[in-house]
This record gives sequence, structure tokens and C-alpha cells, in this order.
Amino acid sequence: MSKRDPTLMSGVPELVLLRLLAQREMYGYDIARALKLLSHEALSLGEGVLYPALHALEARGLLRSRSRQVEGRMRIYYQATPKGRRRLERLAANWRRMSEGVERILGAHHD
Amino acid sequence: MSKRDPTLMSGVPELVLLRLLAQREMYGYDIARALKLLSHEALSLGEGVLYPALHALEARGLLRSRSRQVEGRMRIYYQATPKGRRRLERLAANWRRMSEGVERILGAHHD
DNA sequence: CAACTATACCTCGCATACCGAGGTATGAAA
DNA sequence: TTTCATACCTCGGTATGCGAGGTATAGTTG
Repeated sequence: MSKRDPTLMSGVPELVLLRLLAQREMYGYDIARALKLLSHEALSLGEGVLYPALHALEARGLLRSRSRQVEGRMRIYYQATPKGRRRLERLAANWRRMSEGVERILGAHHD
Repeated sequence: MSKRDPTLMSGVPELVLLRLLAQREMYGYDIARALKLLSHEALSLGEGVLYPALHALEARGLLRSRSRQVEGRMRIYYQATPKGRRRLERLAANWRRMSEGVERILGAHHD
């Protein structure tokens, strides 16, 4: 069925993947490293999340990939499609909205 | 097995429930309303999330409840236990950490 | 040359979280 | 008497995240 919106809970992996791959072409291993680095270790996608997520996003037309041989090793480079970018905008807006909501609740003292 | 930590994705419902109920005693319907209000509609826990979550948290000793009859209607009031408050601290710290991580990735231009 | 480490990909199956839809019952208002 | 707001509840589906495990190559080190 047609993929309902990520509701409350995050879909953070989808979000950050699209964000990275909207910026530039990257391959799996690369993404994992970048994610740890950029988020100061706060985020880390294990391979059991990463690869299935990449495949799913590609199948949905949000990413496209090309394989390249680099120094004997095979790499699959992904980047966001236009559709993926549009999706990213939606997800990012959503995420900010909900994260601000959480922040308000964490911050307030509700007497 | 013993309940692994909420990993990447949020466990936002658990977090916000504990936060509200660390502050004051509330009952289900009340919580739903407060949540919408405080978060400016950004968060809304449907009853299919809310009640099971409350039961689960109570079963884990993070909340305790008492029933009261108010104007003919039965209400079950919940509040956070000390253990629940400690859990809240952990979850809140976790959430900030990961939300900052996401923010960094959303914000940066990764050239 | 054997081991080991880093790179690079992959899948399977478990657990659990979240959600919508549906169900019950009361009191007040129309 | 019907409807609305209050107030609770459960069931079943789905997807999602995750760990563990598996393959293979290139380079390093003893």
C-alpha cells in the first residue's frame, strides 16, 4: 500500500539519507562514516539499516544509483532524484515541526 | 528480553508522556488535549497509542495510577514514579543528543 | 605466505512501536 | 431521543529499525 507518512516517530534514517544525498553523490560505507562525523557520533546507521534503506528509497524513485569500480573495489553511488528532493523538503518540515513540539513540552513547566 | 534502548528513532510518545506526568497527575483524555495544546498541534497521540503506552509504562514501574470518580465519570490518573523521572532524564538527554545530530545534518552544507 | 584489518557490499528474522478502526459507557445538551 | 463530549479500552496490521551473520577484495604486518 501507498506508504503512509512517517507519523510521529521519526523516519530519521530516511530524512538524513535524503539530506546527504541531495548534496552530493555518496556510497554506503561513505555515508555511514559521514553520518557519524557530522552528527558527532549522535547518529549512526548500522548496515542493517543503511543498505535496506538505500534500496527502498531507490525502489521508490527517491534515489538513483550507479556502480563504479574504484581501486578494485565496487562501489554503488547514490544521489537524490528531484522527487527525492521534494520528499526531503516535506520530511524536513515535518521533522522541525514535531521536534519543536517536543521541545515545547520538554521545556515548559506545566503547572 | 529486557527492553533495549530506543535506538535512533524517537520513542517520542514515551518521552512526552513521562515529561507531562512528571509535572503533575493527569488522566488519559486530559493528556491528549494537553499534548495538542502545548505542542501547537504538532504532536497528537491517538488513543491507540496513548492508552497502550500508559499501560506499558505503568507495568514497567515508570508510572503509577489511581482511579477516581469525578462527576459520575471514571478517570484514571497517572503520575511518574521516581524511577519514571530517572528514565525521563535519560530519554530527554538522548533525544536532545539525537535531535542536535539531525539538526547538524540538516543545517550543514556538505561540500 | 598467513593473518589480520579496513573497505565494501548484502540478507534474514526478530522485536516493537505506532496507528487506525472499532467498541463500551456516561452525562449533558438540543 | 439523538447527539455530543467525555472517558476508557483492544485488536490487528504494518513498517521500521536493528543485530547478527555472510561474502569478497586490497593492503599491511609478522
